[in-house]
Amino acid sequence: MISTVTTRKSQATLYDVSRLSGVSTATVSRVFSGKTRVSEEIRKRVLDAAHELSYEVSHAARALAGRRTQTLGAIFPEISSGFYADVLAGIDEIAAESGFDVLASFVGKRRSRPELVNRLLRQGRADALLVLNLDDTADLEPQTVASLPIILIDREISGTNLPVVGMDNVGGAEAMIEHLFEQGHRRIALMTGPAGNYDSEQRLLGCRQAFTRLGLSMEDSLVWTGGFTMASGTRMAKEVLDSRSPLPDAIFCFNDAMAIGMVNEFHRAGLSVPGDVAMAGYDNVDAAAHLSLTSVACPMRLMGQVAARWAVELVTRDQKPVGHRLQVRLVVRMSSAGREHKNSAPILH
Amino acid sequence: MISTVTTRKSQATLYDVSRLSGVSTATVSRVFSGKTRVSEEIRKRVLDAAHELSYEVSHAARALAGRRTQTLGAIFPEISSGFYADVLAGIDEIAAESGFDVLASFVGKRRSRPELVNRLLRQGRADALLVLNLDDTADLEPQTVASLPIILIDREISGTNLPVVGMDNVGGAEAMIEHLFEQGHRRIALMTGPAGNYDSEQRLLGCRQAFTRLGLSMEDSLVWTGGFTMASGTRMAKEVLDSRSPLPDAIFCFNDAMAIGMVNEFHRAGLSVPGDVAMAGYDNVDAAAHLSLTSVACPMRLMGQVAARWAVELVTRDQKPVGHRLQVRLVVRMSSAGREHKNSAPILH
DNA sequence: GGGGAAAATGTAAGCGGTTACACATACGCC
DNA sequence: GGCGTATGTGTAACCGCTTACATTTTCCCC
Repeated sequence: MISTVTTRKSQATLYDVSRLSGVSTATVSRVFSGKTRVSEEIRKRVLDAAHELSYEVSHAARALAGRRTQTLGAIFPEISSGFYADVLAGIDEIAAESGFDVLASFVGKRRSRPELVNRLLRQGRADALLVLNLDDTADLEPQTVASLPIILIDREISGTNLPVVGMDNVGGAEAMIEHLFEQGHRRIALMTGPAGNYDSEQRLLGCRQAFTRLGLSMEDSLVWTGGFTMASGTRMAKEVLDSRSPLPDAIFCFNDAMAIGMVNEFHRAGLSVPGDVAMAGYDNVDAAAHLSLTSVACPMRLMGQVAARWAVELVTRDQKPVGHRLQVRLVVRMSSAGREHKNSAPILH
Repeated sequence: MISTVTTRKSQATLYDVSRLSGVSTATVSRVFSGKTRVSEEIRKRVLDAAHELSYEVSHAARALAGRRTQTLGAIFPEISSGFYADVLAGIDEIAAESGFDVLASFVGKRRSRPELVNRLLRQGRADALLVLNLDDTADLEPQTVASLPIILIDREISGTNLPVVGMDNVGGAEAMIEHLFEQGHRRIALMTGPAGNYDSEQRLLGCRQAFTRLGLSMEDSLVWTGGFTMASGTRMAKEVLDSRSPLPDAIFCFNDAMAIGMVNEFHRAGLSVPGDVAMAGYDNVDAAAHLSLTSVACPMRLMGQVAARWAVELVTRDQKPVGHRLQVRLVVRMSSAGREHKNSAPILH
């Protein structure tokens, strides 16, 4: 009774393949979904027929019938700057391995985070969501997202126990302070990120703990607030130099951009790093390596990978993961360790 | 005869809404798809019912029935580094405006470009594709992709006339050479990208044209090959210094990273920029601004926007766009114009 | 008031898969 | 040889929406 013209121009369907191979559509479906065993003989017949018709499964039909999109949604913050490019790459890598696709969306004027969650999850465009770095906690309401298939990256949503893949900011900062201490520095200045920034606060906490443990006092005058930008580093360096107060032994900037901005300004003023002041950053961006800036390496790509892996688990095995805090790695370079390596000339002059 | 229990736990469907509002499913569909007029009264009844049931359209069902996914696929090169993050942001912005989603995929070991094209287009995950920067021309076969809904970004595929959104690399390089010439520089060295790189070759072409027009000769000794990395800039600077041959008047690096690497090395050697040698880069990355490096601004985000706009046109109006080459902008800063601005101290020392 | 065009709705046949259930073989063992 | 179980395949009812076509309603104008 079905009058489908099998010679139609467009695309072959399961039905076409089933006709050509002489089996039922159910069997063809089984061959392609691979969820049920099919005898080797029939599998081959089906695959041959499919190949001849150059058949491709229809994603839409499969999603509708199977209630599964094989898609992960990733929601990025508005100001994504490329800092998150590695996270996305990590997500995509794991998604690809697992046969998933990644729907990437940026929060913006047009799309708020709650709208995106609704669109991606309730309208069935994605099976699970990876949500990055939400600064405004009021953004997503805990009660509405708590039970959704969401993995958070880098930030938790208080009021929910959604799994979080984060980095050990506290530990990273602690390690840095310890390193600077070991290098003989006692008056250590900190340059934080914007007030209220989660990463910044975590790092500050790490510093506090390290200071306490090492018996150092954290003078308020040596905690400066920055904006995570190169410009703010430059500005602060100018201020410090203008104030004509004695330089600290070392300055730990909470990201590399600020550290680089400071270093530049110090150079311009004729100061040497680490000769006159040791410097350290955070994030370990490419430039840090080339400027020999001591830093803390953040596993951005790994974060994406881990989060994606969990999302896949969540979808395919309904296995709810718990949170996980990834290790960071202290990368010691000339800008903080110059004194220890008198043999090799400091690269920053 | 349909016995669907409307009180089922999961999700309301069109049918549920039609029951509650007392109209046919067709009408409800019309209200949500907006393609046909519906009387104001009924529209309101339907929307109220939908709201009460907290109905959301099913993307999969809509895609299957309507043969349209409202999704754009974006294929990024393997080594995407974050350079393309802005392109993606631009794509997403326009997609969001037009009600599309963006499926972002990276070429990798698991997924070759042809496989991705097949998966995204033939399996119906996306309505159109944006393909970035394919270096290996043998990657996508002209005859198989020529007729597909694909917009290329930054590179053409010879053998097809697929529309390309590119940047005026030639013009950018020309402008830079002219600028350096105007600054009084005559012996201008070039540091290109890797051999065979499209951007690099385009820029070199621009330089050639400018040299010819200005009556300068392009000595081979002043064309160096780099790797687009900071390290290669540093390395080349060392070589140049070691060779003890006279420095050129100016060095135009085909990207900022190499320029920054060179500048660093020159500084280390005690040279001044632009005092001893003028420097210029390309791309106008953030760091260039803070290092006062003259550069050429590339409209990455705009490229994404334009490409996405075309893709949407292609899908919604079946309107095939032609290629377009976006303007770039010369950004003159201290590193090349120091001599003209004796009043303000050169920022690079 | 009647006839016809235009506008608004309804009917129902898909879109192309998945999967519960029924059924047919094949196999193992006493 | 008979029976229970495991395995492989077919049947057909969906999944939730779009849309061609039929039908009804509304609106004009003579």
